[in-house]
Amino acid sequence: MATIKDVAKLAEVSTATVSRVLNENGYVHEETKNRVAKAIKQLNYKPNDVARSLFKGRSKMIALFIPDIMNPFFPELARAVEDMTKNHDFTFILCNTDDDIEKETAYIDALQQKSVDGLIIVSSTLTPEQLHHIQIPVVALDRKLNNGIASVTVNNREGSRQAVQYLKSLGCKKIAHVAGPEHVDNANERRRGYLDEVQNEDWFRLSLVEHGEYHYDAAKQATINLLKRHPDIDGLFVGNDLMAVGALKAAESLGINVPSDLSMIAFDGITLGETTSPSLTTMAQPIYQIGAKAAEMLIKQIEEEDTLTQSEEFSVQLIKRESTRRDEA
Amino acid sequence: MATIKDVAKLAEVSTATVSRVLNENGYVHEETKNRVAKAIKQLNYKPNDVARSLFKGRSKMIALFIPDIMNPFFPELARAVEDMTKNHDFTFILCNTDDDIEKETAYIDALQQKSVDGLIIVSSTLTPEQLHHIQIPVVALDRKLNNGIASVTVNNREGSRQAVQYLKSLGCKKIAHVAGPEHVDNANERRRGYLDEVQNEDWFRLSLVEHGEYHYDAAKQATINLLKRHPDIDGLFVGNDLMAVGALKAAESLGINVPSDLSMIAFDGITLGETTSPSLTTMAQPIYQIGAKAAEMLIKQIEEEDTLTQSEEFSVQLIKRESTRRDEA
DNA sequence: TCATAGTGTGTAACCCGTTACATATAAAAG
DNA sequence: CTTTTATATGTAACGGGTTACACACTATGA
Repeated sequence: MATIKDVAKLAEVSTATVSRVLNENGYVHEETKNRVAKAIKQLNYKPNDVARSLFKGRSKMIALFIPDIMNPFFPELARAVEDMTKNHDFTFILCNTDDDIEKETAYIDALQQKSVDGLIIVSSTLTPEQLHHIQIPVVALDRKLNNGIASVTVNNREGSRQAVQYLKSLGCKKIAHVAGPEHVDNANERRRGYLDEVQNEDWFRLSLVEHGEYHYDAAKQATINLLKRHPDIDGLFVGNDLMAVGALKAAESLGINVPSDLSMIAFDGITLGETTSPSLTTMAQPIYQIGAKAAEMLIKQIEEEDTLTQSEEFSVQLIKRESTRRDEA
Repeated sequence: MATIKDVAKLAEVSTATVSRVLNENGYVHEETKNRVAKAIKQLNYKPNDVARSLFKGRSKMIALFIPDIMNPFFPELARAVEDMTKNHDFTFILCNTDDDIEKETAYIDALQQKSVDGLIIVSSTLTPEQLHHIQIPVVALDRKLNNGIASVTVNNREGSRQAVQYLKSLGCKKIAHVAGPEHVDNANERRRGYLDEVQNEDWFRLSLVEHGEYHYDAAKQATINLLKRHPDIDGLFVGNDLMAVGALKAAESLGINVPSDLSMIAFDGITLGETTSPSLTTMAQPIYQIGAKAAEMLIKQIEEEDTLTQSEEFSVQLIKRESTRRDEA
């Protein structure tokens, strides 16, 4: 690999001049510039980013922490972040945390040792104490981390209310909820939105809520429990699309037809929801947009020093598909 | 951030001695070692990986190139690679290439400038010329790149034969194939495996093969075309699971029941295939294992210099689920 | 007792860029 | 004609580690 010295020698200038040509700063005579450019091309010289990083204390790298790449929501998010980071000439590092504090902490240390410039974090487990160890810009995505930290989220509670309202508008008389994990704030928000709409109904029981842990298997089991416990459920609000796939399977296994016996609505709007049979009615997040926005905010924080911690909340949108009855009241 | 100089000063030794303690090489008196260790702890010192990388020309980073993170096969693969790289203290970089040569080339350049230690590549587009520009260890995954380059793949052709044989054993009399893209070698291998089994049957027509591009939508359309063109198809071998989800949807839209009217078998064994209705019978790749193996081979190439280009081929395994009839002949 | 091997530690060069500072010339301003 | 200012380029320090080499001391063996 050619170094800047080789270029300098070939172009008969100092390395400082080559550096000026590379970075387009300082004064360089047009003729000199051409000589240097020619030498660069001739040697196929590419500057060594590691040396640059060492001097600048910056690496042009950004990391995204996600709990689980196997949940299709996160690849969609990751894709948005990656696209945006690439547009700004950053390199993208993906970290699976399994919502495990130790993994998160290990990653934070390792990445800071590499002078990574910033982190986008989807986490429900990081404590304020851990966050305090982070010396670089951070944006929380999908789940809020802390009031001091910028975040990009959606209106989970309001969106969930709308979901339940929609089931009601279809004539559902008894609506259950498969909730996400209790330690995840957006799962709680969604549960609250559900409760806002149903807690004053005379048919409401706390036993209409089961936890599905944001996992396919757990949600399937939770749905089976619900449907066995309350055979007269005719509406189901599932905390995310992935769990809804499990819920569909559960209904099928019990011989319950969706949507004619049971209307089901979920949350997230992942592509997977279009491919199930029946396809999923859902409150869709603008997944690509929120990922892109988070990346954009992070890069702004990195490139400008004015750390105005502003947060962004997007709205979800009802997408009507086959898992809910069509006969709107 | 504390540097090695701060530690040296506090422990009253030279930076060389601190370095020796850190790397556990060279001679250091036990007592000195303790003093240094104490200073490191006291300052919460973490060595700067960028400085290390600059000197060593190594970064302890590995990149994985995948065509499309939205195809669930690749997150599963990525997960395996990431786990393995983490086990060996490497940092994991994920690159979506969209099977686009320009993106691939841009990534290759950018990563080499960062002294990334090695690449694991899933690609059908990289040319020998591009590969020649890569100065670091490479392992091809899922698709072969070149004879000079180590690869980890599965027995696509033989596995496809087994798939078709299984359909035959169930009594299928006319078997069609939804193939992957023509420029992807494993798609061609799978098509060949299909042809091996059917080309001498008197019912065989070339029009029983349609291309689904390894995409949900394209595969759905391809299946509709097939089923309309040949209403008497009673067996379908789909080139991967993702396309099979589209094929299921297509059959459903035409009122064709799977498996009673049509037995369907696919390829890959992604988790998604368990969640569909009916669930997918498939030739399962050991996805996690092949990802892990590729990472292992790459790390071995990085850490030892004996570049024996060996390749590994895994076997796929038939997993019987609901999309094929149970009444085995 | 002296050569030799093993132990312990420091000095300084090196990895490859970037940039503060110094120097020099030419052009514009006073 | 002198002082500024803009242009052009080089020297050398710096970022934070690693390690070749030099030097000093101790223990071992002949």
